[in-house]
Amino acid sequence: MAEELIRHLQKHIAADAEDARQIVPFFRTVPLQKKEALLAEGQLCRYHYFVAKGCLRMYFVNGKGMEQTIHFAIENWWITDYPAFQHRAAASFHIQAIEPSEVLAIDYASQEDLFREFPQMERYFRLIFQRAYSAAQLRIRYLYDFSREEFYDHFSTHFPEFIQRVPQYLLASYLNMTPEYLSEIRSKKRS
Amino acid sequence: MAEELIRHLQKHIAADAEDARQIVPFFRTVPLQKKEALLAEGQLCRYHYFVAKGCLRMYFVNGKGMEQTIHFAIENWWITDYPAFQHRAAASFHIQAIEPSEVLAIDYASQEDLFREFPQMERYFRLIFQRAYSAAQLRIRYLYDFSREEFYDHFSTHFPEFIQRVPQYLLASYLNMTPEYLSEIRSKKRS
DNA sequence: CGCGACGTTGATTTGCCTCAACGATTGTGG
DNA sequence: CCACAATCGTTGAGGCAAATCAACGTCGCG
Repeated sequence: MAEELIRHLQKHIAADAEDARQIVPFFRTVPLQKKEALLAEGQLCRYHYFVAKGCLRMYFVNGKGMEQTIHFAIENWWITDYPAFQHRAAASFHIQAIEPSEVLAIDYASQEDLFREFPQMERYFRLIFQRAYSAAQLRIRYLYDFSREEFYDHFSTHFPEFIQRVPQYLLASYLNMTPEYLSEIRSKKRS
Repeated sequence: MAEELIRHLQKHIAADAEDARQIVPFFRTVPLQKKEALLAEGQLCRYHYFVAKGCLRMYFVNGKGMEQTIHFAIENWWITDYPAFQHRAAASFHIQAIEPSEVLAIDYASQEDLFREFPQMERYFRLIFQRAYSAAQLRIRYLYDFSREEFYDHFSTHFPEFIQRVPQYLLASYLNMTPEYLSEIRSKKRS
């Protein structure tokens, strides 16, 4: 499953087969079943994860005990609770597999070692974070701008494959609305 | 005003006086009056900005013609329309000074040159973006979780100095509510 | 088959917006 | 330095998007 990561690295930085051979051992492969948890709120967040295969979600539990999904991550995405990972602190999010998945995990110290031995990796992650922050900026704009219905329209035109891939109550939670209201919106569209 | 940047660099990476002397010329100093625009929607977004002094805001104009503030940036923050900057495309946000300010600007090509000549700068920006993304992740959580009133409470306990520094209608716009409603919330607190 | 998870529908409620009117404060030109 | 305008903050009435609550149909799976 490391090939997926290698291919992704090579899309962003110069890394030959020899580099690849040396970089891979920094990571640990973690297979996941459907619904299996990768990280739970309150746990020490030790790892940064690369999704090699499958689909995960990140969520938190709000004051009323509802699970609020704030991210989906599929192949080639990096994911973790960054605030917690950076400070090697307790996570305030959960991460869970939606499908049978496989992720590559690297802990904080190994990541620092990796930067020391392969300075191109600083560039790689600079690019990854830059793009992630960039996407977050857009995302925040949408959260300010869109009604729930516009949010659904936007999501279903930009990520139609997702509508198939995740159950509707998770989609509702990601779109920050109740399953009931999503159901209402969808029935309106059909007619 | 470059000293502010140097000091910030040295907090994150090893950079001696000689490095500093060479890094500074990559930037252009831009003084700004209160309410002066630094970037407007539709303009090509060429620069990445470091706030050396003052306070800026980033906003967009929504479908109803209202200005929606999505960020404030004060001393030591980097700001730009990242989606546009990365693709050297037209901005979809405005950036404007709230107070008399001073920013350091670097264009895309110079930033790439800077990375080539000073590889530590990749690390510096990796750290900056990582922290920014981290903050965005928390921000998104709050946007999902908080009512308008909770948002106000959270903001006023975490950034009390800001409540003084920015006019109330901008604060309302940042908190994603109408000035009328913010006024109502505040009067409720007083009594 | 039967149970629990998921999706749907409808009635009611509420958080927040819209619109309008009116003080208070700020700024500006004469 | 005052007069007047513009900008900003407040208050209240009415309305709407979306939540809550409850009940019921359906499907996948042990």
